[in-house]
Amino acid sequence: MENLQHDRPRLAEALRRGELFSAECPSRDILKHITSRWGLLVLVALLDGTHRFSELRRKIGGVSEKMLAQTLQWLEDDGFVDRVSYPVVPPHVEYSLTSLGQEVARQVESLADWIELNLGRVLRARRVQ
Amino acid sequence: MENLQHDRPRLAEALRRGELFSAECPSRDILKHITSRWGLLVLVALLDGTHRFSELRRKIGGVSEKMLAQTLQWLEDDGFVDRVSYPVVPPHVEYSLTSLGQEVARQVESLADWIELNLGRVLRARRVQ
DNA sequence: GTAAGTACGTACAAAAAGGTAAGTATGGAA
DNA sequence: TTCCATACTTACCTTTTTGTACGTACTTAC
Repeated sequence: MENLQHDRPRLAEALRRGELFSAECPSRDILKHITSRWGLLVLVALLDGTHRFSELRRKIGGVSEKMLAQTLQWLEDDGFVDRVSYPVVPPHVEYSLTSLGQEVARQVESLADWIELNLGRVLRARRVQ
Repeated sequence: MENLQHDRPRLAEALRRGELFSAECPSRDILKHITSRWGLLVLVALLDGTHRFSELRRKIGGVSEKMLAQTLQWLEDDGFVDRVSYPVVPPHVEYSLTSLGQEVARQVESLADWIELNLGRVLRARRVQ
């Protein structure tokens, strides 16, 4: 030990607030994963509870297996999704939200809800179809 | 007039709730514009009030003129953004949120806020840097 | 015996998104 | 007088994203 400072998370990092408006801020990457084509939908789907890979695939209309796998990995790497794999054949894997994931998912869900609820108004407000 | 039905917005359309989980639902397009790379940032920026094109460009780090223009058109077409152009040279154009736009922008802002506030936690929860 | 389901990874190709640079008309600053 | 700022648009090119199809290893249903 060189000095008496202990290794609790440095305040600077712990308290640093992200700045989405600046191009280099790492918060941009988080945003990218959440707002990726399938990211938001996966988060909302998982708010309903644990799902198997194929359940998610059927629930989210239009996803390919490849992109679902990719999206789940991003969200897992960001600490939003928990993956549990059972060593059986045929494969059995369960996905669920971490507590961090539940927090984002709730934000994301309220956006999704707004869109679903107000679709009619938006379509009528549109200039272009 | 063929019959006595008047042309108020049909209830079916007015009350129809979007379904983001189904691939063909038009709500998917709205979502796409809002969660496009710059869409969310533009909405949040405009919550601070009216901005000129170049002000937005400077505020949102990393946008190109092309993509900012594109994004603003999507949001305008969806009825979220209002564009006012003054016939002067050099050009002067002002962008602001419609009332519909303010509603979405508020949802979007709470997501953005969450990300900025919790960046530290997310970075520490990450498996991959 | 054959087909389907499971949870992916991978190679290849297509599509979409994004960036760069240039052009426009004009006023004001240096 | 030359340069910059304004709010875009367009052409062209690169990068990223997404999709398709196939392979896997084994079980269960038909």
